[in-house]
This record gives sequence, structure tokens and C-alpha cells, in this order.
Amino acid sequence: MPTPPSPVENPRRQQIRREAARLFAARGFLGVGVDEIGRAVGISGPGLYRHFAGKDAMLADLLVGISERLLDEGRRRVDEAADARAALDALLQGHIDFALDESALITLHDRELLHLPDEERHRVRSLQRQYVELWVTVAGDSFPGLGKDARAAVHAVFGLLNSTPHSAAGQSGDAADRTAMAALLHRLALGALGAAAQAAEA
Amino acid sequence: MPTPPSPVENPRRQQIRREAARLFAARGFLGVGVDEIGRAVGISGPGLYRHFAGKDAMLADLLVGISERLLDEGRRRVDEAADARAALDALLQGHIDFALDESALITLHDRELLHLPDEERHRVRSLQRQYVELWVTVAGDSFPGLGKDARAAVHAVFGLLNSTPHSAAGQSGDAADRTAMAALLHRLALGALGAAAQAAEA
DNA sequence: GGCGCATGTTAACGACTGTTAACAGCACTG
DNA sequence: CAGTGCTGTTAACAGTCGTTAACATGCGCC
Repeated sequence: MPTPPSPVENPRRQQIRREAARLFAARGFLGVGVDEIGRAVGISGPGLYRHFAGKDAMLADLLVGISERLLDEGRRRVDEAADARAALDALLQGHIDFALDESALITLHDRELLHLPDEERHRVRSLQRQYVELWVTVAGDSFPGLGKDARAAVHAVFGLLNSTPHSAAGQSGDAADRTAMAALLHRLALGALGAAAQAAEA
Repeated sequence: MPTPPSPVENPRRQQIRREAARLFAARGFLGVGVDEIGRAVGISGPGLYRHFAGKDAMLADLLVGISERLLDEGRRRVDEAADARAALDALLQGHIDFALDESALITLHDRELLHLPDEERHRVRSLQRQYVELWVTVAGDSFPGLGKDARAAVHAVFGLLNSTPHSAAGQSGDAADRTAMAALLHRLALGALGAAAQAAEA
């Protein structure tokens, strides 16, 4: 059974991750063949099975990695924040950076979840749920007026922040564009939460 | 060549549309076989080819239909509005109703576009572009402070409004929940646009 | 009644896909 | 030098999928 080795952090594995993410985002998980992924990393087809147990395992690796990274980074930022409002700003900045820098992963994150095997899908869903709860708590503390709408509002804000792949303004490579976009997303998100909280108070 | 008949509006065609939309949203275009769609409408497999030229044609019919419906309805609402702000409210209400009532179609609308044949994909993209332009104009007139950020802000608002399938709060069937969600989305969107416009003015 | 047409059915095809088997080169170690 | 493990290759398999062909049924219309 010479299936999945993972000695340290194999650079070939990371290369496969990157190309697979790009291809999955462009044509969908089921729309990409293993031969194509192999060709993208310079080996051909079944050679990938020396690095991943299967095509499913590549997607699982990507999605679990994203979810863990978002949650870990989010918790770290909240822990380091002085108050709720600072925590919210830090969460926003972290998520926006991720959305702008890794738009392919953001796309996969909620598009290909249904193609995961049961176990990994539940794991990713659990991580996503914890990430949402983190946000709901912080958003609720920052905007007490949100009340019971906090969860739905947070979901909506995720939709807002994750819209950047559709905007196609993150790929320009222009650093000024990127920071302007980040600032705009930050304002949009805060404005949305603030308005929802304010209206609920009335 | 007994391929695509369309006498008037065949009820069977509409039934196929509905089930295909549901299945595509649940498992993805490539993840659903024609036999499965056939089974969902009570006929089996290749019988679908009496109503659609192929599987691609079903997806194309759905996506073109959505895009046309959004654009036509949006234009109608803008034309009937008294001023820019009323037009924006009407656009919001229309899009929110659509997102809440047809969450499967909203999901497909930006998820499966890449699986369309070239011609239909360009057609859908063109319709989407016109819909975005309609919003950009109305949003820019309602919030002059948006300036050059109007397009990106509109994309972000679409992401916000289209997040309802992830919220899973539209499926409850509870009419009170639905109107509450609609009102919340409306406030979130206006708050986002208002905050972006206000910050840009400073 | 017979003809045509719309709407199904089943059988079969050709292409493609994920995965495995069998084998080979190469680096490193005793 | 022999041996071992890692990484890659090509060939082949088994299954699935969209599509077509050939055939059946039933309704409406001269």
C-alpha cells in the first residue's frame, strides 16, 4: 500500500496543492482530470498518487487547510485584540487579506464542499461552523443591536467579503488597487453590520 | 433530427427545469447524470432528449432564463421608480425576493456558468453585465459618494444578497422568517453602500 | 381506419475518468 | 557492490456518462 507519504512538508505536495486549487477554481472539481493536474506540475497522471491518496484527498487537503487556517488565524486575532471592536476589525482584515490573496481557495471553500467524502466534509463543516461562531460572538459584542440577527448578518458579510473573485479586482497585481479594495470591503462590511444593528434597536 | 421541440410552454419542460435546477444546485452540473434528472420527473434517462437538445441545453436554459428575468425585472422596476433612491429600493426588493424564493437558481447563477457552451456563456455574461450596470447607475445616483467604487460595491452587495442559500434561513417556509430576512438583507445592503459612500466623501 | 406526430422505452455506443499494476531509474546506506 | 525506498513511467481496467438508434404507444385529424 504505497499510498500517502508525508515526511515533512514535501515541496512537490505544495506545488500540487497550488496547481490543483487553480484548476479546481477555474473548471470545477469534477471538470478537472488527474492527468491535467499532473501535467500542470510536470509529472503525468498517476504519478500524483505518490503524493496524494486520490483526487478526493487533494480537494480534502485544500478545504481542510483553508478552514483550519481561517479558524486558527481568526482565534489568534481575537485573542490579541484589546476589545470587541478591535477584534472585529482584526477579523475583517484577516478575512479580507485571505479573500484578496487566495481567491482560488475562497472560491473552492464554499463551491466544492459537496464533493468531499463524508468524513472530511463533516470536518470542514465543523471548522466553518466554529469560524462563524467566532464571528457571531465578536459581531454581537461589537454591535449589541444585532441581537438574533447576528448569525444571518455574519453570513451575509461573508458573502460580501467573498465576492472579490467575482469582482476580478484582486488579480490586477497593483498594490494600490489591492489596498483600496481592502479598505472598501472593510467599510462595506462595517456599514452593513452597523445599519442592521441600528435598525434593530429602533 | 427529432431534437428540440418547443410548441408553447410545455409543462413537462418546466417540470424538467425545476428538478434539474434542484439537482444541479445540490450536486453540481457535472455531478448529476441525465438518468437522475429523468427519474426526478418520472421518465427515464434519454427521454429528456425529447424536450431538451442535451444536458448542456438544460443548464443554458436555466441560466439564460435567470439572467433575462433579473435584467427585465430590474429594468421594469427602475423605470417605474420615482427617483434614484426609490429605484435602488425596488432593485433591492426584487433581487432579495429572487434570492429568497429561488435559492437554487441563485446558486447556479454564478456557480455553473463555466460549464456552459461558449455561445450561451457569452450571452449570460452579457446579460449579467447589463444587470450590474443597471445597479451601478442606480447606486451611483443614490449614493454619489461612491464614485469609482460603485461597481465593486455593487458586486459586494450581490455577494451579500446571494448569501441566503448559505444561511439556510430561506427554506424554513415560515413567512415571518422570510419577511424578517428580507428586511435584514435590505438594511445590510443599504448600510454597506451608505458607509462606503460616506467614507469616500471624507 | 389509417396516418402522423409527440412522447416514451430499452439497448448500445464511444469516449472519458479515477485508480491500480507492473516496472524502471536514482540516491543513499550498510 | 547489493539493497532499499522514493518517485516517476506506461498499460490496462472497470465504471460511468452523454448521446443516438431503433422501436413502441397513444392521441388527434383527414
